[in-house]
Amino acid sequence: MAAGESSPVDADIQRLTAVVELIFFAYRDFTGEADAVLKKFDFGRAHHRVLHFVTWRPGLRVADLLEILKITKQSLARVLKQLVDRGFILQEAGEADRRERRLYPTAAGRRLAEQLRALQTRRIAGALGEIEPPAQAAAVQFLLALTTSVNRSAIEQSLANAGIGVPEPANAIGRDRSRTK
Amino acid sequence: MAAGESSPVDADIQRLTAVVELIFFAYRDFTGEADAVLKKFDFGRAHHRVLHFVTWRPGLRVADLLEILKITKQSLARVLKQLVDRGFILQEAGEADRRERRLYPTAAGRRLAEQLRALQTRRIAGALGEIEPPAQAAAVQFLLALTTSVNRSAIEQSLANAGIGVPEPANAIGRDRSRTK
DNA sequence: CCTAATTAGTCAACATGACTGACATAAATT
DNA sequence: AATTTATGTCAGTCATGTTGACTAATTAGG
Repeated sequence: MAAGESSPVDADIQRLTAVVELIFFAYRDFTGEADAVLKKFDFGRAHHRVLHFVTWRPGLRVADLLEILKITKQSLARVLKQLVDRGFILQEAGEADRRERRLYPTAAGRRLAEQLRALQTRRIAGALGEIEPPAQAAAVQFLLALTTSVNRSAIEQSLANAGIGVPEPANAIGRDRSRTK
Repeated sequence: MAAGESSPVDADIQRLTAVVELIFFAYRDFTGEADAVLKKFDFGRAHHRVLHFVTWRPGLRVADLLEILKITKQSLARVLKQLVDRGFILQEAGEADRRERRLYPTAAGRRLAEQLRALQTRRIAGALGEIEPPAQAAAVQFLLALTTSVNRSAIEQSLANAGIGVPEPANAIGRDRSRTK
């Protein structure tokens, strides 16, 4: 190959590297607006995650939250306590099993969660609006394929609840993530 | 509307909320593999970002890095110093302007950056491989549309360098992010 | 019924990666 | 010569994660 030229493989690497960077920028900007709102309440992203899942899956147990967020009990305890103390989340003992603490948003919690969701869904709707409907489904499938397979089932469940079907992959090329984690 | 039914708007909100969650899971899993490698070097995500941009934009100045990462000089200083001290990055005074510190990866730095990039590009290639080529371009456009417009130009530049053209939006519906931030 | 396991909460110590604010130094610009 | 710019550094703070050990309440199983 002549000096100064790039092989198609190099070009692919360049392209994929640009996408690596794009994912970083996209995630940062995607969370940026919500972060700014949270700051006014002296909350952070950790509070957002807890409030989000408690609000949209009311009655969640602490153990469920730990499983979803994959953080330790001690990490969760701090932010959860703050959300409870400041009246955004309620805990009540489970009816069948009174060891459980079922988590629910308060009215204030729902209000904040709704505000944050509105910001983020607006951005997503705008971004999806820039591409054709078939590509919209593909974009969701792409995001799902970025996740690690051991986490897939819960995520697919949540998508299915939202009426988003996840197609079986047409082929297995590039799908071997069995090694990764 | 009868009880138990949902309006199409509700269904849309559900769908978009599922995408909010998917973005969270996708980003966490996307960075997970690289995080595990970094841990073996006692580095974190912050080191990764610095090493990445220095390696793939060699000769970058400190000020450029601050602009890209949007963190403070003091935050950068710590991780950059660690990367320099441990022989992953070199600093040398600029030729034209000797106040500048041009940053370059060492051989070890390039090796680690390449290893991390390989992990991430492999995952992206796999995920893109699950969707059709036209949808691949749309997925990239979707990610770009998630970013905040004030940050766009540098990102589009990086995509253009990688040979990824960014189409003009066909219409402006949902694109008004002038208010956001 | 008593022991096991489960669910949750808590204490203590620590690491990372962000922040603010103030100040220092060298080099370039005017 | 004075000012601006690019960078580095000191000091302190905060948010969010980690491990490990321990307690308490409640349920489940032999």
